[in-house]
Amino acid sequence: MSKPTSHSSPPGARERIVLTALKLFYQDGIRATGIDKIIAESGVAKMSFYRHFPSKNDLIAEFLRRRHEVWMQRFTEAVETKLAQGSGGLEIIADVLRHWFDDPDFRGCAFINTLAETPLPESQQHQIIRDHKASLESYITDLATRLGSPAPQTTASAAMIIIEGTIIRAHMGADPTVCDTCKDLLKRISRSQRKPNESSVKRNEPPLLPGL
Amino acid sequence: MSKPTSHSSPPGARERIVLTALKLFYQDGIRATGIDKIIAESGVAKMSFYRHFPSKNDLIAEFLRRRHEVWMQRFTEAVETKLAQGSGGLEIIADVLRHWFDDPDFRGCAFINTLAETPLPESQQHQIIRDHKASLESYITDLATRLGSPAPQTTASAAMIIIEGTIIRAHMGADPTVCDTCKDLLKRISRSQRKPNESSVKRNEPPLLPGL
DNA sequence: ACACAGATAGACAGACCTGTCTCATCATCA
DNA sequence: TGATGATGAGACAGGTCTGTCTATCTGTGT
Repeated sequence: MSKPTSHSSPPGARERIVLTALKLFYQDGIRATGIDKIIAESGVAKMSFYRHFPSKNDLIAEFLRRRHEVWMQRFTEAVETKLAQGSGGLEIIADVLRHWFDDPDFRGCAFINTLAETPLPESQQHQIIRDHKASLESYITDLATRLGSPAPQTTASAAMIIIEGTIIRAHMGADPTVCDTCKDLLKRISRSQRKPNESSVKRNEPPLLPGL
Repeated sequence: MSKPTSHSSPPGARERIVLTALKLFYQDGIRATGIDKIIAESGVAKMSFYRHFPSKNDLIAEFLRRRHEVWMQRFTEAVETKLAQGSGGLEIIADVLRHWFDDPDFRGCAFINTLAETPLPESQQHQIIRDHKASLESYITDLATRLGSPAPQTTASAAMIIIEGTIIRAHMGADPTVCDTCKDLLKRISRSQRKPNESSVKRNEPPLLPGL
């Protein structure tokens, strides 16, 4: 339907708008980025903008969808490459994240950031954000399955917590060693596995190290 | 200096402003909350506002400082109470978080949210946010020490990742079982301890469950 | 040559936002 | 009583934001 999105040389008006939004919304935040700025930077007339996107919200939704596409594409590609090199288990995710954090334009997770800017949980934006994270978790579940995890769902659920936390800490400007800590955590959850709901309270496990 | 902040019955203009900011900034976000709204809701004249806070940024800074105070106070108090009941190790943090998430007004971490709304890492706001997280990590390091952790710094660093990640997932509207997963993760890091840089690859630990 | 579709340029409306300014009110204390 | 200082109410300026509208230009196919 409509335009072929990847065709040839000069990007059309709509594509230029989306590309500019991809950059500015991520860089400065959604509320801080005015339509006028996007219009100016993408070299498009205001009417052209509103022809393609009836309101700013429509552009925000498209921004999130496109960001999802390119982020997932890059992430899975990087993971699969490392995996094909046989360089480890689930913990290779930490290396992929580290590479992302090294990008000078890194400014945290676009979805987490947008979540923080969007109060209403019923909004379309929240839905797209949830879909993105569900998609990521689903991929990691698949990954855990392929790596032979006995409880891939549980592993993925724990991995999501670790990933989100690491992204946040990196965004906060934490020490680069967060990625080491992240890697260590990922190793742990992919080696020993246990379902958190199954009587995890009264399990009798000897502490590996003295104290408490 | 200046006013005694907790004295008696009717809160003064400044205190009402801060209280309203505490509510609205957290609820709707900083950019989305206009000065006019804060003024109206706190029943204060505009000039009174600008006498106490020369600019909105000053109020934002005060908001973050106060939020830090009340959040840390509640958090540490809840943790210490559970600790005094002898109900476990570091993983009691998961229970404290769960209680927080159950608050119907829960809308994620005010500091993470503000971080997402604030592009410049050099800004005063980022500084206060970093200070808050450093303070939290410091408390958890102390906690780990008291619990007999052989490497409290490392434990705290890992715990921070897990905590931030859990908060994010809860804010995303994740399954309530995130807290179980969080608890499980915290248990792991407080029981077996290892510095991530010290040959963590070739340690030989038997998996608790079969597979990989 | 002509029509048409899509783009550009930019004025404009109406709302909202931050911050300034004036004037009236009220409590306290000397 | 009268001075002082903090506050309340609200007009105002100047800027920015989203979204609408008109008028002009350009390329393409017939």
